[in-house]
Amino acid sequence: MLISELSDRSGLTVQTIKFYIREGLLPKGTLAGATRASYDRSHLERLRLIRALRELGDLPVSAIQKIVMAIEDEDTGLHGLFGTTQYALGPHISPPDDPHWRAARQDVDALIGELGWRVTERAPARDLLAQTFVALRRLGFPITLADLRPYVRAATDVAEHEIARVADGEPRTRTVHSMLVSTVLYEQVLTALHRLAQEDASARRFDG
Amino acid sequence: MLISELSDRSGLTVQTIKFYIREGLLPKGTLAGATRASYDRSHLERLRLIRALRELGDLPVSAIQKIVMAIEDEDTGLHGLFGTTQYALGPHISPPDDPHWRAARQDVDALIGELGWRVTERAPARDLLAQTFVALRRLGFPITLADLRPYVRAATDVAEHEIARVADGEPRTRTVHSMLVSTVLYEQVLTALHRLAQEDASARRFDG
DNA sequence: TTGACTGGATAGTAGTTCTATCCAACTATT
DNA sequence: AATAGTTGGATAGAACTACTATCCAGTCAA
Repeated sequence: MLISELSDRSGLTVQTIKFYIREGLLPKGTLAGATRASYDRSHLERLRLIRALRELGDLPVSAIQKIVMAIEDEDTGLHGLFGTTQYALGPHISPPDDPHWRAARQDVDALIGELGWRVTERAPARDLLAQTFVALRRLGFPITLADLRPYVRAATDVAEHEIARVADGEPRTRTVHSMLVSTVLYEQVLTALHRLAQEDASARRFDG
Repeated sequence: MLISELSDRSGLTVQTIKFYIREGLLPKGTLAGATRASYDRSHLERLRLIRALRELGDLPVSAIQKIVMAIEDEDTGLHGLFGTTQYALGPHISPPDDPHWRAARQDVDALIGELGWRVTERAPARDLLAQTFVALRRLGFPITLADLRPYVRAATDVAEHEIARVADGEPRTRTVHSMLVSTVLYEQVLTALHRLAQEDASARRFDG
């Protein structure tokens, strides 16, 4: 497959594909002469993955590049890839050295401890949660443990499904894609359904 | 309160505050002389809201401006504000005129119909969900209705809590903030807990 | 042989969110 | 009254991201 065909089939311009190759998101095609290279199905699949991560996961190119590196490193296990993806999802802000923030972060750590969850110290989702605590408090809507209960339950429930769904014992590429899909794409599924359910609840309550 | 004090108390630079005023996110202070204006608590609270929407909701300035307009329009009811916020959350992509996409969108519409949810036709979350369906199918992981069930359950459950939590019968500003908090900030709470629960499930399954 | 296409390189664009500077007018301090 | 600092208001520019456009000589297909 020539680059123009790859372009047609993926719906991306030739320049964009070249850009992704330059940035290390897509491997070069196999050179067949000085001005000819051939691409195969794996390139097309990679492009589809890239677009899914970009458009739906809203991941920056630099984050996708790190994920791709983990994909291509055969030594990275599924849980390692998971960590890379989590880190890529962010947040990418460095929490300020603020007492409010530190307190919130401790609340988060305590919660995770109580739940017995195996989550690394550096997981950015810890900071994300702590940040929401700080913002909620600052806005005068402090969050309580009781508020969190339904969220914990919902999160646990769907996460269990997702990890169970990851296909195992298949070719590595497929397993790895399965993992990425379960984390990045199903997060969007949950978000979308959450918003839709909110709209319904809001309509029932406020839109007589 | 002078702008410099507002700057100190909010942690934002004077320039940034001026920028938000220019963009219509923050009302001007009351002029007390040609080179003096005074700001009050409401400005500080608005700035906190802006930062929460920017940093946690990741909303662009232009979207926040639309939300602010809805906040300041006394005629906008809570459900109207909800719609504005939903639209601000995106996605902001125009779906392509593609048969796969149209089929996915019909699946989404059918699902919402079956659930009996009151959701407008233009709700961007419909497109967001349809987009994930397309991406999942393209990547070779088609989604089934059975896959969706736990998500619907989880989404309904937490959405119910959120809308129930919106404080009513308080000053309009407070009610309105309550609504925004419930939709934008609690979405992040759910996302963060979802990621943490996934990491735990992944650790248990893949990290012996 | 001619004309389109290629890989590879470089430069430029468009959008977003600030950030920096400048100005005359004004206030507070000495 | 002199002066040092701040203000609102305006404009310009920086930094970053994700492309997009152009150019080039080499090469392939008709």
